[in-house]
Amino acid sequence: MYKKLHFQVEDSSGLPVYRQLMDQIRKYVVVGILENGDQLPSIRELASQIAVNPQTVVKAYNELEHAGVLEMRRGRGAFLTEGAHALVGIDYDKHLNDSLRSILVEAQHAGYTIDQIKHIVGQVIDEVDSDPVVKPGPEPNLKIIGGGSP
Amino acid sequence: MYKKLHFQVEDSSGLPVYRQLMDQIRKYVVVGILENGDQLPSIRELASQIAVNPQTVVKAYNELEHAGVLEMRRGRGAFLTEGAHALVGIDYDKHLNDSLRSILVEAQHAGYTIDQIKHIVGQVIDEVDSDPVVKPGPEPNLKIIGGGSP
DNA sequence: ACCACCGTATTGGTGTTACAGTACACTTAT
DNA sequence: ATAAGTGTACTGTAACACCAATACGGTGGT
Repeated sequence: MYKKLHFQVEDSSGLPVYRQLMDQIRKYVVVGILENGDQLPSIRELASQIAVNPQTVVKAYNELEHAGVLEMRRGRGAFLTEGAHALVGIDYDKHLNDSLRSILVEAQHAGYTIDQIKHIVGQVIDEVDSDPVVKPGPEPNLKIIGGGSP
Repeated sequence: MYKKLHFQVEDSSGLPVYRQLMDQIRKYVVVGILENGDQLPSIRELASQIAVNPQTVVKAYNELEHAGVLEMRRGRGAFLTEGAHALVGIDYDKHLNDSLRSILVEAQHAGYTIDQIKHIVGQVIDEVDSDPVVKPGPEPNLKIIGGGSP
């Protein structure tokens, strides 16, 4: 049996459904909910769960397979590859750096000095540090979530 | 004359071009680079700068006009409405905090420790500090167009 | 052997996005 | 009046995203 996962597709994000699925699967890998060798929901199962066409799930799975994250076995199901965690982890390092730089450059353009930015970042880090609870955050401005433990 | 702006369109983002344009224009408003009443690049001008079809810019402008951000005047150009900043003008401090927290919480979930996060953030800040110019980013398929600072 | 479940593949249709090209109407400077 | 620049408005083409329906072939439990 595969692990029970919660998938959600937002229509307002502008991103194609199959992309959102890929992102969420990568996120489950980076967070550690999905581990190497784990079985994923079947195409039909996942499609019916999130109420999309099976072909949409097929597309997401195929892209992840092409990226080396998944392995599809006819008649058996879809499974994470052994190297999935390491693979997605590399992407996540890159993603984290890109996201941070993007936001900080924007802040710089908005008129913040480096010292002000450092101060704000320090505040947020302390906030995150002291609050281990999941904070969804108001904004879905993350496009790719992947990653692994360093 | 309209203000020289820096627009960039990323093919790999998955977001439609007209959406990316809307986002960037809104960002320029929120950041204060575009102010109420300012004239925007003409449709043809912007389209040729970022090498997309004029209709794509038309769509972005039309959506922003429908949202009350822009005003299109035939024969004259496109201008920010007087209430544009109030409309789009969310509190930037809040926006910055939310974006940062969203990313850092993700990183924490991904297995990074607070010390590791601090280290990475420090690196990125130093990078941003030493590089006043916007970095194209890691992906080779981005088009950077637009006037620099005068 | 059977059957339920799995991935795989095909066909056809709809709506969105983006392109190319053309034409029209309006404003402003000359 | 003319020309150059502006928004506006069509046509047609193409690719993509998604859906619906159907069928084929492999796997594993009973």
